[in-house]
Amino acid sequence: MKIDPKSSADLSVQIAQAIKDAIISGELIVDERLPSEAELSDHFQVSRPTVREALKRLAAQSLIRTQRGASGGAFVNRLSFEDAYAQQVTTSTLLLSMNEVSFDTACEARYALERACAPLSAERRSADHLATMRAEIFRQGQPGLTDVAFCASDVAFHRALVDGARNPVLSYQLAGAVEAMQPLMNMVTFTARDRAVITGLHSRIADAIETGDGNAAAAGLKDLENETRKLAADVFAARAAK
Amino acid sequence: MKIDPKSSADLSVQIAQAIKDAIISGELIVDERLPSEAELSDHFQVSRPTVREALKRLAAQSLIRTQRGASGGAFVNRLSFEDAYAQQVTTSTLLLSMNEVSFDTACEARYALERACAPLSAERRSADHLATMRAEIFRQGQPGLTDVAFCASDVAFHRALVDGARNPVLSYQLAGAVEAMQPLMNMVTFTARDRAVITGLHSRIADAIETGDGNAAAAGLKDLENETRKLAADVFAARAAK
DNA sequence: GACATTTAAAAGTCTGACATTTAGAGCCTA
DNA sequence: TAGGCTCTAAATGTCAGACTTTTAAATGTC
Repeated sequence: MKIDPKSSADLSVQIAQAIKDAIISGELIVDERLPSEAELSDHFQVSRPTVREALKRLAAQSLIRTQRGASGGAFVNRLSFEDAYAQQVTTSTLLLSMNEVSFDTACEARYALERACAPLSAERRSADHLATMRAEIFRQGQPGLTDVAFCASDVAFHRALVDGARNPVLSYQLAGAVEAMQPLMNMVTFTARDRAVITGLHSRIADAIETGDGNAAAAGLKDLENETRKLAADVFAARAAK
Repeated sequence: MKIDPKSSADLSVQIAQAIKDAIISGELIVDERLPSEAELSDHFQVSRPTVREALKRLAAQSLIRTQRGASGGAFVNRLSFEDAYAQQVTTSTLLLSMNEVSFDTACEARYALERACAPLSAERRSADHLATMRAEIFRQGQPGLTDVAFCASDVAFHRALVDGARNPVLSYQLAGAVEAMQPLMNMVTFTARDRAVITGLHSRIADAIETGDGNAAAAGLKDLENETRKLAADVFAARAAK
């Protein structure tokens, strides 16, 4: 673990990178304790605050965790699926909100990926996954549900569908695509008729998943995508006309 | 932007979260300048090093950038696709390397997602995307290519395929799935015969993309997945037998 | 008006100190 | 000997203040 004295980059950046490289290369393994801040500042010939800034950078990426007290210190963190999932969702959400990604582009990506899960989910989903999907469909039919709650239920439905594939890597990858769409969906208002169409498609998809027909589920998702895009287009057109 | 004085969490964590919330909620917009470190330390009633640690946490997530000098400071950063892409790749790579994800699970996720891109890519790819795919296939046929270089070319081929869909959100989401597999693939050694089979499938996929046949491309990817998994299973079995 | 100089603001870094947390050693008692 | 208590030391968390470096803008000069 060394830094280049000639580099013009901030010291804390260089140090963070050096430690990160050591973790990625396997030089530092999971749960291994890093040298103390004092030792690191001695090693890199910088002050303790500089070392601390570097460590905070790594902590922000869940690469390390710190513990206070005797025999405390910084430890290489095992990146959990939960942590990665959360990071993925915030990153995707910000990416969409800051880059003027069109509704259609995001929607297309989301449903394309979701259709990839459909055959696997139809084959492997547990009774629990299916029950969650049915429960969310029921909730979506309740009168008095706000648009935001309707969208949240929509996300829960699709998450159950994706999780049904029982592939944690797939669930992680899809997290961003599905959840990051929620703010965009929240811009759409749903009439009672719209909701009926959507929950109808949800039922069709759930039926297909139940009978193990992956192709039918994918087809249902395709129709749902078209419906969603049409709905959004109408809303945006109406808004532009005003 | 406020912090809870009763919270037991580290101050720099709380402050980072407060600023992050302000960014996500839109209270702080892209390219807006945050108050100076001195002003922030005054506002939150903490010392400047503590504020700095908070800012470094945000910088590590590409949420802000800093500039030195007069009229410098911390600015809300527009999260670019490149930044998000890079984050996505490192996170996915670490996730796979630290969690004993089986080769099959990762492989299944990757190809499932990639198949989702195939129809779109077949429809929209530019001549450039296709040319890149062909070039990588050619490279893969060159004798004397190391296994690592072969894998890198494989990634480049698949990236061109994914980018062919011309959906930046899709490309971003796939980045992790495709590139994070590379370290796993590097554990496999390829015989000349293996390479011939793989490049043959690559050619089939490229042909399908060229003629605009998305289904054929997806079928090719399915075969490639099976071939890859069989190859890996053989390698692991041989290794276990020793 | 164009160019050089000065100035001031801001982040980057350092030193040294104190506060807080916590595991473990050592001790004491039942 | 087992259990609990206290003390200690190590480590992170926080603070205050100073100095360095960078950089844009104001100022001055020709």
